[in-house]
Amino acid sequence: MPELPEVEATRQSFADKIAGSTVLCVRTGKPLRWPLACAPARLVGRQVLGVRRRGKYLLIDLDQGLLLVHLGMSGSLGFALHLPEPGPHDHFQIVTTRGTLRLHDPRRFGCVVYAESEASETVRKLLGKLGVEPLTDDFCASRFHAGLRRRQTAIKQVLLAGDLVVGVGNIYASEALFLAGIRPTVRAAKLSLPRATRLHAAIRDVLGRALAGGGSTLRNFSNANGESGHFQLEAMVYAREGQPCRVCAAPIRALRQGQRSSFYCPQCQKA
DNA sequence: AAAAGCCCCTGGATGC
DNA sequence: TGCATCCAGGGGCTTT
Repeated sequence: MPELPEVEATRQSFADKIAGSTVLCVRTGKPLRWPLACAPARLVGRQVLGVRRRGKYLLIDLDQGLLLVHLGMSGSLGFALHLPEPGPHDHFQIVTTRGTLRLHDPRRFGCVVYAESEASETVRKLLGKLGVEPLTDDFCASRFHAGLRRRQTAIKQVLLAGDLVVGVGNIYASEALFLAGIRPTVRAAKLSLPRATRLHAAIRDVLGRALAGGGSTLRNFSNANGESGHFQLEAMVYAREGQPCRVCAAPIRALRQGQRSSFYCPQCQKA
C-alpha cells in the first residue's frame, strides 16, 4: 500500500505486461471513493497503451481516454493471466487479452476514474495541484527551500500535503524527518537552506531505498504479481513509540498532527 | 492563498 | 467469547 515507492513498484510490476492488450470485459463491485464516470461497457474493446504514475496516482493510458487509479489507504492491484473468483473487497477489474487487472480495496478510499483525455476537468481536478516528483531532477533543494519558506505550518504537514512534493506519506514523512534531524513540528518556513537541503536529500534517500527494495514498506505490501517487498528498510521511528532510538537509544516519541500520528527522536531531532 | 477540520469505509488490535 | 473503542499508510472538500 501506498506511498510513492509502493505505487511505483506496483506500476513496474504490471505495466509492461498489460501494455498492448485489449479490454475484453469490465466488472465493478461496491462504489469506491469516486464513480468511474463512464459506463463500464464503454471500456470494452479499447487498447491499453501503457501505465504511468503521477504522485500516488496510476494513469492507465487507453487508445481513447485513460483511467486514473488511486490505491487510497488499503488498495492493492493484482494482475495475472487468471485470478481467482473476485472476493467481497474486489471492487474493480478489467479482463484483457493479456490478463486480468483487479483492484482489491477493503476500505474503499481508493478510486478508478475514467477521463476522456489528460486535459479533461477530471484530470485537472485530481492531478492539477500535485507538487514535484521527488525522484526526478525537477526536485531541487533550492526550489524546495523556497517553497517551504512560504509555509507557516509544521514541516510534517507540508510534506503530507503533496502540493510541494508528492508521494511522501505518513510513514516516509516521519522517516525522512528523522534522517534529516528535523522535528516534525518545526514550522516549514523556519528551515534554513542547509536544513532544507538535508531534508531534500533524506526524502530522496528514503523513497529511493524503499523503491529499490521493491516497495518495501514497513508493513504488508504486495505488487501486482503478489510479490511482497524485501522489507530491507526498517523503520527508525515510525510506530516505534517508547522504543529506543536506533541511533542514540532515547525513547521515540509520538504525537498527533492533523489527525495523523508522527514519530520522532527527541534527541536526534532537537528542532 | 493558506491552514485546519471533517469525512469517506472496513478490519484488526486492544481492553473490559 | 462478546462487545465497544480506537486506530490505520490518503486526500478532497468545506470552512476559517
